[in-house]
Amino acid sequence: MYELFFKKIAERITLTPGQQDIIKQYLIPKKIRKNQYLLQEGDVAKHAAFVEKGSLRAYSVDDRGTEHIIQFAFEGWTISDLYSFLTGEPATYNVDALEDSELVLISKAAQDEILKQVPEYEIYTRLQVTGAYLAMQKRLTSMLSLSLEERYINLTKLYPNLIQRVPQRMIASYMGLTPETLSRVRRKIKDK
Amino acid sequence: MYELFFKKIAERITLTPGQQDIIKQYLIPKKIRKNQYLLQEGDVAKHAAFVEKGSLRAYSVDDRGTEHIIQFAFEGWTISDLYSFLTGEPATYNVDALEDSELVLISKAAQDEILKQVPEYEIYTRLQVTGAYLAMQKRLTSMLSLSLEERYINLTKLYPNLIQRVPQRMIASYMGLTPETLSRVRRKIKDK
DNA sequence: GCGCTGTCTTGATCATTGTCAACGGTCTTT
DNA sequence: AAAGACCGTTGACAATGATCAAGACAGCGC
Repeated sequence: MYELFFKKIAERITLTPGQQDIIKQYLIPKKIRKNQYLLQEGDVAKHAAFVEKGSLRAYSVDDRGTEHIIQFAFEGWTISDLYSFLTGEPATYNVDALEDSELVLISKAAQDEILKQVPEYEIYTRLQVTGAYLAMQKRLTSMLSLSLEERYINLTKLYPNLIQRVPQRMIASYMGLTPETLSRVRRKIKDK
Repeated sequence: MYELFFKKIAERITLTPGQQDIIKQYLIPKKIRKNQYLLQEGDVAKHAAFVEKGSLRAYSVDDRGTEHIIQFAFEGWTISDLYSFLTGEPATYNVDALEDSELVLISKAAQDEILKQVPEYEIYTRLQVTGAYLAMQKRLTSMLSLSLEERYINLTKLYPNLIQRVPQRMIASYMGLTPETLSRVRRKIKDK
């Protein structure tokens, strides 16, 4: 249990077995079926979810009912409405499962306790957030400076099995396009 | 000296005078004139820069020579090419001053030392990066879900004096638009 | 096995945004 | 004060992406 969770931590910092046990006390395992919600807009995000297996997405819905995917999460990633999680405000994003998934949940109180008791976890968290920041900055830069074709090709290179595991219309949503436009972008790439 | 720098820290954590002195040892004050570069693409980002006074921008330049602003930094913000700063790889962004500015520079080695010697600074850094992450996520969400008019209005509400201090064409660049399109967006808002 | 549902594709058309060019205004330099 | 450079605005037109509609196909439940 929690193999991947601790493996990801070990990639960045070293924990003693005792520290691992402290952390384990606070973790909650959870299985979630495809299409089930982990979080709905308007509710408070009680947990951050680490993905042991499967995949999820966070998305918002605009006035016209269109979904906009702000994040995917696969094995080894963490997903939530971070702002809601940290502040206790109602969430502005929805989070649901793209596949049957196994999660490790951490509540805000648990996170605070772990941070207090395990100083190395503070470092881990900082590095993790920094990594997420850099990844999003890259995504934003590519939105500002690249053509649709370049953006799609980069995305498939960055996450090679994204295309196998996620419906195309969701990739379109993640890129800020309609499904039709993404289909044409793909066609154009193929024709070359 | 360093007033704002320590004021921003004090907003999140408490440092003893002794800890402040440790940190001060590692800080480098620097003045920079309008339009001067702090960092050029291809160079390694030796420092992160905290803005005591003035303003800067980070931007990339695409194949066609068009600039894309990834970040503005005003008083109390920090700016650099974070990836380059952390890894020592060549920077992909340029950073220059929009106004005559006063900065506090921190080298990577200095940052590591401070993190080692002042545990509270670790917390501060985590919180700061988290805040930057959330702000960028909001920017990305607004790019995905809002109309240009909504995005511009939100931006002016979020940073009320951005418009006074930054040329309009740079705001256009920050939004991913041509100056002409932003001009028309403003006109449309005004006509209502 | 059959029908249903959802997904992807394609075509036609529309709306939005980019491009190119011109003009007026302001600030800077001389 | 004049000249030049830069900026924001506007107009005409082109390119890009969205919308609407239809059809092919696969997967799923009955």
